[in-house]
Formats: sequence, C-alpha cells, structure tokens
Amino acid sequence: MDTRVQSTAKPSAGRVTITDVAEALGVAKGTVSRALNDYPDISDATRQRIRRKAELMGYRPLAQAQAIRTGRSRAIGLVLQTDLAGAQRPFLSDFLAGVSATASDASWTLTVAMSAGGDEMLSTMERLVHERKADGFIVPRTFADDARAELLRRMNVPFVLYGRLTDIQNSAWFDILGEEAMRKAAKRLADHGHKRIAFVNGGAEYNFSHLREDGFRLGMAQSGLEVDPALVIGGAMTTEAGADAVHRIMTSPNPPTAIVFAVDMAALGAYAAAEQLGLQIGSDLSIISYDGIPECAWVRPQLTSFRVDSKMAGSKLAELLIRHVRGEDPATLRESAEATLWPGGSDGPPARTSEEIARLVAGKTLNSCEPMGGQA
Amino acid sequence: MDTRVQSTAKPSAGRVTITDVAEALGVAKGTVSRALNDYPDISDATRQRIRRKAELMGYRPLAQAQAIRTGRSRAIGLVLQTDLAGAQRPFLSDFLAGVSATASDASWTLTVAMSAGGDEMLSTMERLVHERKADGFIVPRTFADDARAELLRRMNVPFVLYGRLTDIQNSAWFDILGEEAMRKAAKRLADHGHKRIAFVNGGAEYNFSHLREDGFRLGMAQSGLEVDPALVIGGAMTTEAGADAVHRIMTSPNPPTAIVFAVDMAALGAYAAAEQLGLQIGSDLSIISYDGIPECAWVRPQLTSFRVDSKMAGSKLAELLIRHVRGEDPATLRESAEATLWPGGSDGPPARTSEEIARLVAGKTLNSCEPMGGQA
DNA sequence: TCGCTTGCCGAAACCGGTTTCGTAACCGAA
DNA sequence: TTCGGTTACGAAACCGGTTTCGGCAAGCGA
Repeated sequence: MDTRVQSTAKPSAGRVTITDVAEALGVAKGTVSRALNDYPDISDATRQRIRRKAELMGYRPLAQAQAIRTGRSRAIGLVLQTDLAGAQRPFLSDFLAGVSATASDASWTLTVAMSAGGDEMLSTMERLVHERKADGFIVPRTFADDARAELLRRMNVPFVLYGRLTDIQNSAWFDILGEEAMRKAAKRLADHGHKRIAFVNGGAEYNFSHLREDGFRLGMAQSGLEVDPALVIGGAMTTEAGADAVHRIMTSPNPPTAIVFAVDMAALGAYAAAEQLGLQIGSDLSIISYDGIPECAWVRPQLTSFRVDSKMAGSKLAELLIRHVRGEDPATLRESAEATLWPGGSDGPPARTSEEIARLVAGKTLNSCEPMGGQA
Repeated sequence: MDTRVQSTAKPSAGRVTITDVAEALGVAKGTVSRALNDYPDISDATRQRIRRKAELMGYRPLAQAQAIRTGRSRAIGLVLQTDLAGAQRPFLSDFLAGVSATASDASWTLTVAMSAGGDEMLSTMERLVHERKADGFIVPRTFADDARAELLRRMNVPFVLYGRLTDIQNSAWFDILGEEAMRKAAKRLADHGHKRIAFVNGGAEYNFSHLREDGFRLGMAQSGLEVDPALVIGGAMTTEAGADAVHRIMTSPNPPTAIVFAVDMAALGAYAAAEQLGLQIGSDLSIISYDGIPECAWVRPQLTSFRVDSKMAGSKLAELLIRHVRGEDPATLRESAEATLWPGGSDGPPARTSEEIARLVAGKTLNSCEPMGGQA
C-alpha cells in the first residue's frame, strides 16, 4: 500500500521541470534543453523523442529560470505616462488587448508600469531592464526628440516605437499614416465645396503632429486651395485647448467654413465652442478629425473621424518587438497601416460663407467666453 | 549550421550581483542573503555593514533569481476581460496608474493580460502562476459567483477582489460602498420632491448590482417612498441597454419623474432616449448615476453621478495584495471607501407630473423607436 | 589497419540567488 | 580547567534552467 504523503512544500509545486522530463527519458537534462532549443548537435531522432515526451508531460520551461542564464524572460515592457491618463484613456483598453493577445500567443507576458514623464519614466524603464522584467519595450507616443528611445539605444535594449522618428536612427516602429488621413480630410472638405479650411494640430513635441500638418497641406494643395497661416493652430491635445482654438479661429476677421483636427479630443472641444458662437456643426462649420475614439459617437452630430485600430496597433507592435528581441534587424521591422474614415454628421457642404459666419459670430461674442464649464 | 542569435555578452551586463557584494566585504554570499532578508542568525553589526555596502554598491536582488528558489517574483497579476473593453475603458487608465504606483513603491511589478471570459481567462491565470509571472492577482469586477476566486483559492494563490463576495469565504477585498451612493441618490431625488423614482440596475451576475439595489431600496424607504416593481429594471451595462430601459420605463402607463442608475454607461443612454421621447433631462426627467466617468461632463446637462476614485482603488488593491502575499491573514485585508457626489445638471425638482409626462410621451411614440443610431 | 574527423550526448559548470548544515569561537557554569 | 550550549558565520547544496567541455563510437580516407 502506498502511504506516501504529498505534502512537499517545494516551490515547484506541481510543475513539470526539465529534470522530470530528463529522468523520464533517461537522458541528461542538458540534452533536453538543447533538444528543445534546437541546438544542432542533437540528432533528429532524439529531438523528436524529447519533443513528444515534453509535450506529453506538459512541460513548460520557467521563463524566470531561463532568464538568469539567458538574460531574457519573454516579457514585453510598456511604460505609460501617468499625466497623459486622459489622453490615452480612449485607446488604452483596446491597445492592451492587442498587445496582450499577441504576447500570449507567443508565450510572452506583458509588464506594465505607469510613471510621470521625464527622468522618472526613464528610471522606471531602467529598473525593469535591470530586474529583467522586460526584455524590450513598446514606446508609445513617440516624441520628435525622444529620450526614451535614446536611453534604450544606449542600454542596447530592443524597442519598437509607436510612431515614426524623424532622424534616420536604426529603430523599429509601427505607425498609422496619419498624414494620409489628414490629406483625405482636406480633400473631402474641398469636395464638399469648402474653400477656407483651418487646421488645428496637436502638440509640436509629438512627431505625428508634423506629419499630420504635412498631410493637411498636401491635401489642400491637391485640391488647389491655399493654407492661410492664420488658420493653422497647434498644441491642441485636449478638449479645452480644442475649444479655445476653435474660438480663436472662428472669431478671426475672415473665419473658415471647415476645420480639420489632428486629434479627436481637440475636435470635441469644437462642439462647446460652436454652441457658444451660435454655429451649427455640420452645416455652418464642418469638422473632420482623427483617432476615432468612442466619444465621436456621443456628440451630436456625430464626429466624422478617421478611426485608428488600436488593438491592431498593439498587436503589431508586440509582434515587431518579439521579433526584434529574437534578433531580427530592426531596420526591417517597420510597418504602417492606414486609418479608416468613419463618417458622422459633422461635415457637409458649407451652409454659409465666411462673411456670413463672421457677422453671425460677431453678434454672439459680446458676451464673456468661457471655453468649457462644469466638472471637466 | 547554427543560425540562432546567441547572446555574446554576459547576461549580468553591468548589474551588481550578490556575489559582488559578498566579495567586496569578504563574506560568503549566503551571509549577504541572510543579512538582507533579516535572518536571526546574523549579528546586528554584520547586518548593518552588509546593508550599507549593498546600498552603496547599488545592489538590487534579481526577482527572477529569487523566484526560482522562493517561488515568488514580486509581481502582481491582473487579467482583464477583453470583451468588457468598452465597459472598463473609462477606468482602466486611472486604475492601472494606482496599481502601478503602489507596486513600484514596493519594488513590485505589474503583469497584465487580457483574455476572453470563462475558461480562457482561468487558463491564462493558471499560466501566469505556473510561469511565476504573478505571485497573486487583483480580481476586478467580482461576480456573484466567481470562478476566478474559486480557481485561485484551489491553487492556493493569493488574490484580492475588487468588490465584495456574498458568501463568507475567507478572502481579501477592497470595495466602494456603491449601496451607500444609491441610498443617497434616492434620498437626493426625494428631497427634490420626486415621488416616483425608477431604478436601472447593472447585470445580476455582478455582485455589486445586488448591493446597489439594496441601497436604492433603503434610500427610498428612508424617504418614505414606495418602490414600484415595474420601475426596477436590471441588466443595463451599456448605453444601448440604458436607452432601452429608459424607453421602456418612460412609455409605461405611470412613468416616473426620476431614475437612479447603477452605472454611468447606462445612464448615458438616457440622453438619447429622452431626446426621442421629447423629455428634458434635468427637468422633465431627473437622473443620477454612479461611476463618475469622464463622459459625464460631455453630455448636456452634465450627468450628476457618484464618482469612484479608480486610481485610489487600484492603489489600495495593490497594497492589500502585497500584504497578502507577504503572509498577512486575508480576513484582515478588507477595506472600503465611498464614492463622492459630483453634481451635474441632470437632476432637479420635477417639472411635470407623471400624468403630464405620460401624455407628452404618448404623442411621441407613434414614430418608430431606434434606441441609438450611428457608429456606436 | 590506423588515425582523424565528426556526430551525438553525458557530465559538470554556471547563472544569481536562498537555505541547510556544520563548526569555530565564545559564553557561563561546574 | 573542562564542559555543554549559543552565537555567528562559512561552505555547500539547491532551485530550474543553459551552456561548455570532453569523450565515446561511428564513419571516413589513406
């Protein structure tokens, strides 16, 4: 009768270790390791035998244990900026879903940290690398001059940028062609019959802002329209900033009949501003934006926007990073995708001329102007 | 020929290891380990000496290496449900910020995974445990009967629930007292002068739904009002479901003048429904909700809601989990907090009686009724 | 037949820690 | 002075893997 007690409080509680597999086959554990890792000095017959047995026993190597020798633990690092919580809120969930799905499929995991910007973020990344909690990083929201990329390059840690970098550095990236969307937005408005079209850009510190402005200008040029420098405003990343920009633009002497926004959050500010100025969005003022955040469907009329598939982006970035860590040349790890137009009711043929709008607005602006009231 | 990319550099590139510290002091590395881990058989003098030197050299133990012996890698696990992406979107960013901040302070890290619900989620958690990528879990959105909690209990893995559990199981949790908010919401509406108040609840599978309904009923009772069973609808977790519920409630023979919602996402649906029915929110129909998601500030009038501090919740949960993993009795690891009222313009004294509303609505409902048009 | 590769695998060192075990040195009591 | 018991630490085993090293046997050309 078997009277053994199972109370072994070993840390390997229940796990199948490489030693178990080796003993079951009567081979050395080094042989098992080499067989599973495709070393060339293991015969095909033995490799097959070990493979099958390992599979059968449900052996899965412990990433931790591998890491202390190899330095790699199959973990993707993602450090988010705390003070951008509002800006990333709409995307984060989808983005994480994409990253996580791809990571899981490859038996990788995802280590997430949030920190303030600047040096704190850099030291967080350094800590994760030193503690081997991340083999490489996804770097979201690439800055025109990105300290994170610099740090990682210096430490020789693989990374993939979400957003291209201007300088011709040897880095991997995935990006959505925002400039193409901006070009199409300008053309779409021109096709509606708009002549004076404004552009509200995001922060100049982000690399995408420059690209999107280029795209807008290209679209205008292709439609035979001129860009009035007075109608290009930058730095609008929030609803408040967007509302403020719209207010300034629409109260100028020669207001536009349409506005292209680089980011949805700014475009949403147009609704409050338009209400204040007595303008109807979709007729008096057409707007098209970019991002495709769910809030687009909240406002009336719904915001026409170019939708970015954040889940796909996360998935792609994870894939590129894993390939990078596995040794592929980063220069070959560059991909892009396009945003797709989601038409709402916020754009259409101009209902009034610039002069009519100016008169209309002039009547309203005698009152004080508070960009956005309430909780936000 | 071996084409794999072998790491040529030492894995410990630049790191200070325990051996470095031991050699620098001329002691055995076991001694360093015991000194830093507060073993009782190390003299105070030696302990101090080692502590100082380790600090000075910038030694930080490698969680991975510790893990293969101790089984713990100082990592918090968080598995999110993919198909709830929409529902968690508003909170996720803040929540992660809280978890991450507390984790970082304790030199812990956060491993995030997303998966579909059901068995896939359970096996994801199992994988993370076996691979030692998580020492314990934060379990968000507790179900009334929660398979995750069961699994973790069976595997003897520490976890902390975000949301109480009904059965008197020996588990740790943090929770916001939603029932208290619902009670206050009912009272506030009663104080406005409302007599007929409806309640739109979340899904019955969530434990919080039962608690919130109890809170609503308590508030009604305390205000001397009766709850009409016809005015209590459950299962509304999305905007569409909320709009649908409002439509059903307001087209009933004896409609209410106010509605309390268990979740903001459902409450937001009231705006579309009210517009369709020709009702003014804030006067014809008062609504108060719960969650305090940023979208509350988007709608007009702004939604009065009880705001949950998700960042604080994440932070608390992380703290409780770490203490749990460190050995504290889970029964002592239970905390709660209250949501705070954020007044908007969506509630006020009733502008019409139930009969007037019924007549008003009757005139509108001749047309077809589409709950929500557009992209969403 | 001999010597030399070459293929294949076992043995052992190693990674960076933790934990067990054994013992020298010190202590107070006899 | 001797003896038994602590105290405090070194040495070594161990965790679960990877990687190096060396040796045996088969294969090959001379």
